[in-house]
Amino acid sequence: MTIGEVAKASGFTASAIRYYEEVGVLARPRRVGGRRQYDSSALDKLAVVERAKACGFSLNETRRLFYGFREGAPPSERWRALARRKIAELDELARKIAATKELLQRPCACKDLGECGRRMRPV
Amino acid sequence: MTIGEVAKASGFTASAIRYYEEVGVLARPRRVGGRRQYDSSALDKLAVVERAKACGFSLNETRRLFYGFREGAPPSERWRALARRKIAELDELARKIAATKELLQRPCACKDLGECGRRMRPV
DNA sequence: TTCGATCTTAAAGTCAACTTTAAGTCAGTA
DNA sequence: TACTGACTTAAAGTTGACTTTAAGATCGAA
Repeated sequence: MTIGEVAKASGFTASAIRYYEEVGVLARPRRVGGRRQYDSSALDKLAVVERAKACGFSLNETRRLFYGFREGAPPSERWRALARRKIAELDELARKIAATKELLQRPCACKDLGECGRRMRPV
Repeated sequence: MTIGEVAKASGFTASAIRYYEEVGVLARPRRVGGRRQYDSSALDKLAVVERAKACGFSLNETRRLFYGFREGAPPSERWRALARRKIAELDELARKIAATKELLQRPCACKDLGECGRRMRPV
């Protein structure tokens, strides 16, 4: 597939895909007449990138995700460590989200935001 | 309190606090000899800012949060609309976090990340 | 009254994650 | 063969959220 086809199928722009290659998140694909040629596994990788992005992984973290898989036996130590750390972060984020949702949902009787702030303090 | 004291107590840097004032997230406090003087309600507001930030609100959204409170009877229509929209976003994010946590926790047997990508696709 | 810590503003710099632009190349069609 | 559309690279531009720097002003203590 050309980069344009991958772009269309994945939802990423061609320039974003080139950028991911540049920063090492995606491997450099083979070239035909100077042009990138992808196979369908590129779409799988981009699905991982998309998911990681949606969960707040930075591109650096996403790259480490790929490296972890590449270098060791799956799942490698590095991958497990990254996953462990990230799971803790995700838990913390989920907790904050739940608490904030709570606050947003309550038909709040605070007379100003300061009062809400005081309620928020210990979360 | 001086900006330095507020910084220390809130955990934000003085320059971040000045920046929040500049972009309209925090109100301009009174000045004494040209210097900012805050009362403790600044800490409440900063607690809201901190929480909003932790939940992925942009500064623009955070400012709308304050505006919603300021302009209407609490909770105003604008506030409710913002809250409704944000709650939906938070739900979606929480769902993705849970699904990804699932995947990260499973002692994954994929032979490469592409396989994980294929599993991730329909989430 | 002099010193050092803390503050002031305005402007420039930084970082991530891209996008846009410029100038040119290549592939398929008329 | 000429054209069009999709591609190439390198470099510069953008956005959000700040931080850093520069050049002072002010406060409290000695």
